[in-house]
Amino acid sequence: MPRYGEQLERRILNTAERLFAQDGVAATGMRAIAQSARASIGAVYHHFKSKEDILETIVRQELEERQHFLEELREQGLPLETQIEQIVQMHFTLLQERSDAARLFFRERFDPHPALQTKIQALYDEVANYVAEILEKGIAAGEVRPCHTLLMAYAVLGMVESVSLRALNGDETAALFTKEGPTELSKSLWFWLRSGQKKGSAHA
Amino acid sequence: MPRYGEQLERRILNTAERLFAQDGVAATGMRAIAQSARASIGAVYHHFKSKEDILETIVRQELEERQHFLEELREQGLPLETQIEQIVQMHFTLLQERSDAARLFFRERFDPHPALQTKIQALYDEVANYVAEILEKGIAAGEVRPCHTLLMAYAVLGMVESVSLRALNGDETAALFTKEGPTELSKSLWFWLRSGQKKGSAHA
DNA sequence: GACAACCGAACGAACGTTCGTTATACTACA
DNA sequence: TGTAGTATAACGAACGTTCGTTCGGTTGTC
Repeated sequence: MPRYGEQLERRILNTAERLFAQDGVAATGMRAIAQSARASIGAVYHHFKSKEDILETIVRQELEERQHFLEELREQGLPLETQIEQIVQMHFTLLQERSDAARLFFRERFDPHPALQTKIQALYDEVANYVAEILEKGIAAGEVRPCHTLLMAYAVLGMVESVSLRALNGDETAALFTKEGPTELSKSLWFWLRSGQKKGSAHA
Repeated sequence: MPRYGEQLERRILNTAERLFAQDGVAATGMRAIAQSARASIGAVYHHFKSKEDILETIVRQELEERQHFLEELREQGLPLETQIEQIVQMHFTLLQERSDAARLFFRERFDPHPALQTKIQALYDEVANYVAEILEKGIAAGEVRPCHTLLMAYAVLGMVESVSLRALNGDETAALFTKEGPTELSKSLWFWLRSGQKKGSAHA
């Protein structure tokens, strides 16, 4: 099997991900992708059958990675507080280490080819439902004060997202958020959610 | 002064706002704007000198509206809890009544013509700083427990945004969030922020 | 007649995609 | 070991379309 630029396909995907996140999918041309990946247009079309094919490949891989993380977390059966902590940490980590993908998701959540929008939204709902599930267990165990769990789950995710997005900006506030965000949020979150009872600080 | 389609300019702006929010700025063509606004391309270019001119006009008007709201709120000198409530309510109201603009802001926060991105980001920071200011006053007065105020401000805005965005989806969860979101969030938020002291429920 | 509002054909550039071609690596048979 | 055959990787000119924009002309109002 002939292969003389074996890493080209990956290079195209990485480049496309960066450009899609940077300029938007619609504003990114196939020629720009090819050029940035040090390839010809023909080569790009040799590896992917269309622009949408590239986009779908990227999104699929990223979604799988995130779902895999959630499954693992689920199986570990950690204390509730730790699970919350882990999810907060996941958001921060992903936004820092794979910021292109995160930006892409964020950007295309509201339009993209409907198929993509559905997938991204589905993942979002999955994470929210997982968090809501944690909260329900916590309430049942008396560790978390009663609340509208699904709504609160979206609130939790939103606050993490907001802080970690701000942490991408590059200024000094961003640096501060990056450093203190995860711990400050986890701490504050648990303080918020836990029931007022003295035993509320249990497990900590 | 001759004017036989006096409302055309507004129609173009409204149409463009809708399409920009729906499909993205880059993916929305001038011809599509013209057609949807029941105008010719020439007419569009008679009223606006470019596509970016349309975009800037829309964004400027929306930003001014929001800033105006903030100034008014500032001048009223309401109790802290009420101010938080009002800001939460503002987010929900804007996202419901002017969902196109909200979607547009959300979408273009991460790319658009740098000039726009700067403006949108500046507004966002302004709101966050305002919230942080409220929190600081609250801490000084002993009504709010000490915290990293700016980080917490972003967290507050993020949770409101997340819930209200989810409320735009159109399904039953969305309907529920629309109905209960503002009160549930305001209540929960104040519970979260206020200091643990008994007088914490003051002002309520 | 002056002037703004409006029209739509036309322009060049860029778009996503196709396709005929060349470059490279591997296999099969000598 | 040499080489013909083959499959794939990579190329880039060219296609038809659509893009944002321009401009010469027409219509409507004072």
